[in-house]
Amino acid sequence: MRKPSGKQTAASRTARPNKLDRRGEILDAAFQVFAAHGYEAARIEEVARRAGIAKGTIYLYFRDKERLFQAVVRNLLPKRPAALMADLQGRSADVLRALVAQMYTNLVSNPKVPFIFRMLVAESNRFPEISEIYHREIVAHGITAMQQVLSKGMAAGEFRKAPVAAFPQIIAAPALLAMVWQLLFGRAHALDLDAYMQAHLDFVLGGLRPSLA
Amino acid sequence: MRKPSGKQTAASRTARPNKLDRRGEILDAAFQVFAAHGYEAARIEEVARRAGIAKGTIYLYFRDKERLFQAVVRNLLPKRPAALMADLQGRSADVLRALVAQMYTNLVSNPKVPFIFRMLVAESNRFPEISEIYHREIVAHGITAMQQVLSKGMAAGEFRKAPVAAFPQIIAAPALLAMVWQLLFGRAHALDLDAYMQAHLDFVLGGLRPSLA
Amino acid sequence: MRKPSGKQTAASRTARPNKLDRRGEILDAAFQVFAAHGYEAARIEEVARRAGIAKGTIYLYFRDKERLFQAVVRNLLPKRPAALMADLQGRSADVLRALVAQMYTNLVSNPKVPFIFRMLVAESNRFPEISEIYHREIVAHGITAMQQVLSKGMAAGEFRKAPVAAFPQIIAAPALLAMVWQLLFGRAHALDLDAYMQAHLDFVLGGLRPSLA
Amino acid sequence: MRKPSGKQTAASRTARPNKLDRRGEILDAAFQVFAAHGYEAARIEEVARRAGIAKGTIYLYFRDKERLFQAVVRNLLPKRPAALMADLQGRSADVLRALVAQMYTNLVSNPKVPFIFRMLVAESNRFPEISEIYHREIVAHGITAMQQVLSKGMAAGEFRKAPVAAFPQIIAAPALLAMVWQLLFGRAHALDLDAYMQAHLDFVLGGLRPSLA
DNA sequence: CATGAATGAGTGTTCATTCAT
DNA sequence: GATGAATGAACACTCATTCAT
Repeated sequence: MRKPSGKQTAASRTARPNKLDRRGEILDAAFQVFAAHGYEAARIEEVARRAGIAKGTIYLYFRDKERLFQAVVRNLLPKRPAALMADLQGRSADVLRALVAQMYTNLVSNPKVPFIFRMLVAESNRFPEISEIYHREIVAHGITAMQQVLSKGMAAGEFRKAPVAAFPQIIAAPALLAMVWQLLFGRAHALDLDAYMQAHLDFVLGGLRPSLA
Repeated sequence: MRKPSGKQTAASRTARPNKLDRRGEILDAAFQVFAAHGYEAARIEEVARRAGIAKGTIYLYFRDKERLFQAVVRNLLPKRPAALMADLQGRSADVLRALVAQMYTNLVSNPKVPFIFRMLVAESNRFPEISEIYHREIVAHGITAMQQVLSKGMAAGEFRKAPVAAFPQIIAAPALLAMVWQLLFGRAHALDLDAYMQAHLDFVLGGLRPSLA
Repeated sequence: MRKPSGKQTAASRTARPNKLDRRGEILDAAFQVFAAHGYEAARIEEVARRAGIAKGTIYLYFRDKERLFQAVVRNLLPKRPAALMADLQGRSADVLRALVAQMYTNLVSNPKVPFIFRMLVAESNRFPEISEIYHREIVAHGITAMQQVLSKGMAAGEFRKAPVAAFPQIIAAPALLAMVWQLLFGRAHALDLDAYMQAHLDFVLGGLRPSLA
Repeated sequence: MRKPSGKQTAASRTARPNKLDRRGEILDAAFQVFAAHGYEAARIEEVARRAGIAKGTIYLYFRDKERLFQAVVRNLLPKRPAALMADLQGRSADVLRALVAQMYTNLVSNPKVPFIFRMLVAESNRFPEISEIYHREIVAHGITAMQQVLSKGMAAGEFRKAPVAAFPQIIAAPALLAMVWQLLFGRAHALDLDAYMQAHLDFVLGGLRPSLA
């Protein structure tokens, strides 16, 4: 018995974008909403409003809220594995410097990252597979790249042999902290990111320089 | 030092807890539920069930879900500012070592911390003041302590003069990373925390050791 | 009587069916769906899928779901009034036997009938006119035919004068029951329809045989 | 964030009936609604309105619409197996007469029966177990009772030996037809039930009377 | 104080219907 | 004519909050 009451409702339907565009628009809108409110508090209707479409339309593209969320998360993964400094030759210190700088570009300057991080942390209970995906697709690559640089530098005698080699996360940790810091305290206690990164680099290279004796 | 037996203490006297106990029980239960599900997905009824009381009773102690959440968050703050190694004298390296070790005790080994961190990250949008509180009550003290150690060590020539002095977060960052890592990836890719902390310490002290020339 | 081959008939000529065919295909598909799920639970989309057309196409042929339903119901009515035993002459018992046998053919063996009956029963509240139509087009004719046979048989002294004459439904009732029984209990408790019909016939003829005295 | 907007909403909450009463009221209201509209078209909100309670209250008593429906159906079963004429002694014709009369009382005069029948027919696809229940709890008992009367009457020579003995449904069928008739055509073509029942009885007893020779 | 039944606004999801292509 | 993406009203169900007992 359900009948649209206003017989002339859809007069404003716009030119049909193609399916992929529409899907992408929904994902963009959904990212904003999930990032702002978290999975549970996110409202499908707000996603629709931001995407400029009707609520029901979302369900033409995603079976339910959960699938929409997962699609958002997957959609945020870089399409290509971000050719991590690839084949940089030369002094390991320079390579490491470049790698750390890249981390700041990717982690701290990309304004989507804090939201992604928030979603990961907030929803890793409800969606354990998404942290797994991020580990596999992003983190593991970073770890490997860092490990290669460290190994090479140590083998070449450019870096001292230190147990960090087994935990390259330690080298990267200050960048993570910066991102988290901005996320939590950025409003009232923002970091001077440039100076911070310089301090980070100095510290890392200082920590790896060979012993005197 | 043991109290004379034969007379029960107030805490264990009766089945009916006094008002403060009841409030505390609710806060404990609520922490578990908020930690497990996040603010929005947390169910008041589950809090009541875990506290062993009726749903309505919670409203005798807290005006609404929001106030309950805020009370939970505040309740998690250490009662006393955690006398941060206070007046440790001696070689700054030892003090720093102790400070870092303490961070692991507080951050990584305390099983509540990841949940607190999750709540902070997940809800800092909805409740901006809670991250402010944690900054003021916890983080700022840690920063200050670290800064003092660094200053002292540098002044004494025990540490090299490095820009980390301005960003003591950098020293602490690996501990944060460890906690986040366990939270996100702990199930499938747990860290060896002891070795990790040793590597962290080695790296930090290595990074601060004076230059040769 | 066979048409000369070599030239295809209109019905099979082309992939694009003409308007009447298309309408008929929709009605067939709709019957299946309404019969399977009932009016409310029937999905227009499923009708379209079964008819192999797009959802919107249905609305080119029927104004809305309600009209489609009514068309389905009307479409199920036999095109011609089912020349009810027409002019059978001879012993009334034989005519009655033939009539009852025909009821089984029409009611119990026709697999569409249970679905029609289900729709009638289920939707007679929502669409009162459809039971009226079925009464007029089908039931009334059957009653009349039965009544004529009974009258004739009684007038001829072949049947005893019994009050069933006023309620020929009573003669037909067991066939209805068989159909309902199969509909409701057929899966687990199917009737042996042949034996059942024999018993029905025996009983009816037994009930009409003249008294001894 | 959901908060009742009108802070003074529940002023009209009535005296708490006990749980069983409330459950029964819901079942009564639900029966009316399901009977009037069928399962799918029935609206929980209408059930609540008829029961004079809020929508949510229903869910305190029934997990979901489906369970409510099943409870309604089960609730309609007679509490005790309706001691089917039990041990009636005497002439089998009298017993049979009583039995048939009872069927009219139970089937045709009970105004709930058509609705029950409608629900059975309409929803036996969706809820196959309910027809099974009705077969087991009601129909099978009736069949058995009828069979006993027939056997006894035939053994005593009071009834002729006829194949109806194997299908006592045939004896009962006219009562079913009457109920269905009233359900479908009652508005425009109501039966004279008294006369109908007399004709039914006359016909049944006539059909069972022994042959002359 | 404590209870827990009751409330009803709000959410995810469905689906008859429309209409630009 | 035919399509099927889009619409949005409507519904089942949830859950924070209230309040009579």
